[in-house]
Amino acid sequence: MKETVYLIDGSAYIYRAFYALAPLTTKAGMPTQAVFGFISIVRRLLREKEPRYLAVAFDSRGKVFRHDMYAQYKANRPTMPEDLACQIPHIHEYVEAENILCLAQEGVEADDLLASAAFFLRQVGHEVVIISGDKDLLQLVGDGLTVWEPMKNTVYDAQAVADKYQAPPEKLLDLFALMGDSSDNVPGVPGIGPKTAAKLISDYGSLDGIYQAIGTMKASKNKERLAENREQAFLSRQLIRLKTDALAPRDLAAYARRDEDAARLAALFTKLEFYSLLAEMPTNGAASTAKPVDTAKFTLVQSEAQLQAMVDALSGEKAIAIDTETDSLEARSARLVGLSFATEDGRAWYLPVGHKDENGALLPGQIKEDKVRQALAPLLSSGLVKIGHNLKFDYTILAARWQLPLAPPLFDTMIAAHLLEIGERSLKLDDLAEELGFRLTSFAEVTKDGARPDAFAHVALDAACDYSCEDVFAAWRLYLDYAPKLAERGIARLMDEVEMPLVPVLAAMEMRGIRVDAAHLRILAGEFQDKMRRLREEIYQLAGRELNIMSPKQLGEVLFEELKLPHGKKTKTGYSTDVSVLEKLASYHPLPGKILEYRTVAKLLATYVEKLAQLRNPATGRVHTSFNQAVTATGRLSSTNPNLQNIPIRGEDGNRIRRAFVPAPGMVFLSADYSQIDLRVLAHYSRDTALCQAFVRGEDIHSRTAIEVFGVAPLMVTGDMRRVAKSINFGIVYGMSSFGLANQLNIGRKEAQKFIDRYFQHYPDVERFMKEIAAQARRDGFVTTLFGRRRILPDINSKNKSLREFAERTAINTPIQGTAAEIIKVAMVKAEQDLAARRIDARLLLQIHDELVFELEERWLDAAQPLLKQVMEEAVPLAVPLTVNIVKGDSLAKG
DNA sequence: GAGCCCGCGTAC
DNA sequence: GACGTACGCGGGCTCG
Repeated sequence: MKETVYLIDGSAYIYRAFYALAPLTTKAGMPTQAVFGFISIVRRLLREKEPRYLAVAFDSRGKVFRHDMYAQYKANRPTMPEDLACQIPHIHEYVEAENILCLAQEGVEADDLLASAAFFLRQVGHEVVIISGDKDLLQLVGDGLTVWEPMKNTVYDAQAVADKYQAPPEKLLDLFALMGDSSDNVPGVPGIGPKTAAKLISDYGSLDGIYQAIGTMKASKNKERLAENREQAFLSRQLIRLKTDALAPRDLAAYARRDEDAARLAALFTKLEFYSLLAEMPTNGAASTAKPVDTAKFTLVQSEAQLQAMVDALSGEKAIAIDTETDSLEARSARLVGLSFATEDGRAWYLPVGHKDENGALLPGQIKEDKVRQALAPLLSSGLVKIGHNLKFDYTILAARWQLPLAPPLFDTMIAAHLLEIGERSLKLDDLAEELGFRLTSFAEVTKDGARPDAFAHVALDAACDYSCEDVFAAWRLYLDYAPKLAERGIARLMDEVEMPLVPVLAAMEMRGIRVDAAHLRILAGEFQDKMRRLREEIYQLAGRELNIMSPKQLGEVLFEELKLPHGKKTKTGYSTDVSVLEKLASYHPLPGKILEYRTVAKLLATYVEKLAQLRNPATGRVHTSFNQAVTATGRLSSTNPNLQNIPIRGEDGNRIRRAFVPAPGMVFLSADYSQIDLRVLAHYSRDTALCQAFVRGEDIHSRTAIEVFGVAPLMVTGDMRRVAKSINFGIVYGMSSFGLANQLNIGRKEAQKFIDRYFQHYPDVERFMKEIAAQARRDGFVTTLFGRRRILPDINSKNKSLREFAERTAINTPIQGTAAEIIKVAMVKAEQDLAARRIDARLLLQIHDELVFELEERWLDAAQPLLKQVMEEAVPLAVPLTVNIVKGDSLAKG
């Protein structure tokens, strides 16, 4: 019987915990952080992997056999600090109480014990997982042996080692011999680093190969280095090579996990004051009341008859929960591994479709894709409610690769939790389920291999069934809890008519992606790099020395200490060097201006040019963002990977980046943006006569504000007046104070206050609205949007003035921003519906808060343009008209 | 040595 | 301290 044995590199984790963790002591001052760190690692292993066989290895004290080979071995290591040494006995006491096999031998290091144990166990056919963060152990990786680094949650198999070092595990010994290891004082060949070493090993096969071929190498610095350090290289290899004949038990039984000595553990934890660990102990009351899920009603579907029975059972329901298991978290490239379904009564089914053996061949007992699709299509396209957690993911998997789009109605429990502001810890299914009292098996537990993304394809069918059914069962439970709560709060319509219909729209937008011109990006990259080089030289000249321009800290030293320029505001960590400060300094000295220029270019290059080139799919030329519906506090969407909602627009270079976004050949972009949607929502809420009238009359709102604030005739409004008025209008939406406006406009506070007074004089109901909404927030503790989304404001009655004022500004801004977000969401759903109904092939690609970008063939322009304008303007009727500007473009550039 | 916070800057 | 909502970069400190 093949078993998996877990071998822990004890000494390594003791050191790491000691140096890494914040100092921890008992009340009496006894240091304990190394013990705590070590115990954490062991308990994580016990919890996540539930090992049946394990051992922990420790270094011997004092000299080891390597010192006889090389007196300088580890000579750079200081002796163990007293604060650590005094913790060692407690660690051994813990291992004994936990009843884990302890490997130790005089004159031998932990690595050698691990290697030896692994060697014996592998000989008789068992699997070995070594828990360590030490790279030297990676030389052992191979068939049946992996290294798990729990801190990084990384599993090293042969492939992962090859990826990291550009060399297979069996070559690592030679590779490290060349590189040396400064932490162990292993010399290697000085001047040869990881890159060169990997190249040499791949060119010549091995250390011996390199030195056999050294005569024929052409003259180079590396050749000299190799020739001069031949002995050192071979000595290094000897030092790094691990023993395989150290004293470790050869029979599996010795490694078996035995019951812990609970009383002794409790005594130890008490002595060390580890109360959190004490609380986790079963005898001391469970840490969580959450209970595991009953798996009795879970069915593994392996025959067509079972599949049909499942479909029949599900078809009779009003709502079903769905979950997909895949080999990747990247929905667009993920392959389906299995599907699970659940019904209200707690029954659940797991339908494996893509489980594989070690060689990557499909496991038997899985129904063919065609049959699965045939059986599921009627179910998934029917009108029953499909419940799921983060349904956009499942939707994408099923629609993109299986042509099985989920028909509405949908119910996404993640979005529901977000709307309900549930999810103390996170919106993850496990965490939400735990809040309802269900403890789910974690992904790491079921895969025993959290780092490999395709791990689920290699999970045994019965384990996968339990895991997946638990998840889908949990989604059902969340639905049962959340759906009535949404109704109680009056946001069932927001959920059902706005957020849920948006899910397939966002999935489609993500799948479509947007084309970016790689050649254009390359040109920009080249130019920006040149510009940075030039600026960098000038900056060093002006500063009188070299510095890291991207470091605000170093910048502060140069500007304010060396050049003694007047410093403005300070940040928590030093002088502020932000744009407003540097702009003011620019009149004293040429340096600040250059720094600003450098920063702008560096930002554009790293954040946009390089990032887009990197994320562009070379096969299609398109980048695919993720739109997240459950992130923001106001109900806006957010965009990540890349963020396509903050592509530069100001400045010539910004526009040049926008030019990299192009439609597919033969197509054009259509960009439709709401004009002043925030201020129109404000007009709607406040019903302010002057503000509403301005919009009804179709006036330029900034000019109108300028007329009123400056008290001039319409024809007398200058560009500067309009700019000031525009700032006031924006400021109002954000709940700005006179101080903020003064800062923004670089004017005095009194003057700013005068503007604000004039503003409220003309728009008195805006002021009334702001006061009312703040009062309402104080009374209720929350504010709401037009569709009823709620935002709780915990600090609204705080005694801390700045917290309270912040909450007040949020109270003003959230209904405005949130309502605008709802309007455009409604418009997105309607736009997709109406375009489809009218058979107009215009594809929504992006949403940028008040703007929608479509891609379409030119011939559709005439039909699409008026339709979209109408849909967007009429999406939600307000007390003032909504106006949409639509422009055609052959890139995202404006103007 | 990775993860995280900070300062900064981009969008609406 | 002082203008709302996001995301993400590089630097640099902290922590695992």
